[in-house]
Amino acid sequence: MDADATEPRTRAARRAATAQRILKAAQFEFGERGLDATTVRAIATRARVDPSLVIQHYGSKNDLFAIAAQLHRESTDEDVIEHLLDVLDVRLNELPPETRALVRSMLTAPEATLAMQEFLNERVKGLSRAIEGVDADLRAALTVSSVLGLTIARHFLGLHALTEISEEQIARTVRPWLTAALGEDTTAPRSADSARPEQPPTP
Amino acid sequence: MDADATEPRTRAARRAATAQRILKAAQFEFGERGLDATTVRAIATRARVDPSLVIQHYGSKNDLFAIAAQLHRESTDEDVIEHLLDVLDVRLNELPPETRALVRSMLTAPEATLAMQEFLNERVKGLSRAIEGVDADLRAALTVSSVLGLTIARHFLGLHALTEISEEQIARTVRPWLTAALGEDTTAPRSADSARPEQPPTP
DNA sequence: AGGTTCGCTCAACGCCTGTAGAGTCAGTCG
DNA sequence: CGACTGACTCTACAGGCGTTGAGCGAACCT
Repeated sequence: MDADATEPRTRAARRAATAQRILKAAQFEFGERGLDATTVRAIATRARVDPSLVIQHYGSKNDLFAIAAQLHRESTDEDVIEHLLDVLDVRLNELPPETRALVRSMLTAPEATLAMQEFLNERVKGLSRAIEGVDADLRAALTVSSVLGLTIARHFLGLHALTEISEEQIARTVRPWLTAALGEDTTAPRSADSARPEQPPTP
Repeated sequence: MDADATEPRTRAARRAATAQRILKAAQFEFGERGLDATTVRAIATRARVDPSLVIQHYGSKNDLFAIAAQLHRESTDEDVIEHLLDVLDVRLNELPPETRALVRSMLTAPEATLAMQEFLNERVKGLSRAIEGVDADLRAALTVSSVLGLTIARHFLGLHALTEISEEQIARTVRPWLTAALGEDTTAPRSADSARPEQPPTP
């Protein structure tokens, strides 16, 4: 468990280790309080390190944020909805720290806003390419936005009905409903059974 | 157009007017940059007023934010989805300034987070009371979260497919899809209290 | 008309921030 | 073993912040 306990012998390795410790601390603080409200001193304290060392390692607070909030974006064009659920994580797990940091600041830090815009637009493009019919872009954007909203409501606002959710409920209600926007059926006045959970779609 | 141009004669009226000017400036700044990144001086400059006057009027920056970001919450139990679309505004209009201020800071300012939690939980409660069937809470939360996501994606991140949207497209795609999560048609019986006191979950 | 009120500005305070540069001491190496 | 390197800490600074209290002058009251 204790990854910190094992202290490397060589100097370079120790340096790399503290750099990593600083990065993790930064991700946590940024993810919890956002870019503005997070102080370099708070990061340093959490990493058990002097504030100036944080700067020596990463140049500036903003540079550190840029690294700490960087999503690793792989573009799997297939299995889009699954990947979406994975990346924006409506699942039961915690959010990965870098995602948390980025989302937390996306409304207040211009650089985070930009990164999020790019990321989401990318997802929308991928999705809309994968589906067919009229308003493909709109329906893709609908799905992506909803997953974003779900993520925020669940992981950042702690909406009751979403925090107590089970895998089974996701399968029964959330997933079919989300994928519904990707189908063409939306133009109908109201699709009869797609969202009705009376009879769960059997896997 | 010039609502500011007409200067009231009485002293009290003038004071009230500048108070209003400060409030509007605060809403704009908070809505654009968030609580942390907004300075009292910036608000004062925008209101063409000395920074200290802002404090004299509203006590502190945080008090001012609390007032500037206060949503007027009427609880109309009927026509829930319509009201939801109205309040969280997936429509074509701009967001009302106080909504914008609150949403902008909801991920970084604890007080805003709390206000948003209360607001959304309230909406979820109202919705889930109005619909029937299993997982009513979950389906209500799904809808509310999605509207939140749509609002953010549209008004704060500017997702292409959502900014260029037309009323017709909303009617055709967004609304039916959103209401789909609610199960039955929204215009269906809302006061099901008498008919449905409690419903045991049927697996 | 003259004294009082009070909305507003001015100047300044103490605090906290990000960051720079000098100093320190353990690890490294010939 | 002694000199050096470099990862880290210490000290400090300049700038911006929210907020305060004194002062000014126009509006107000009698």
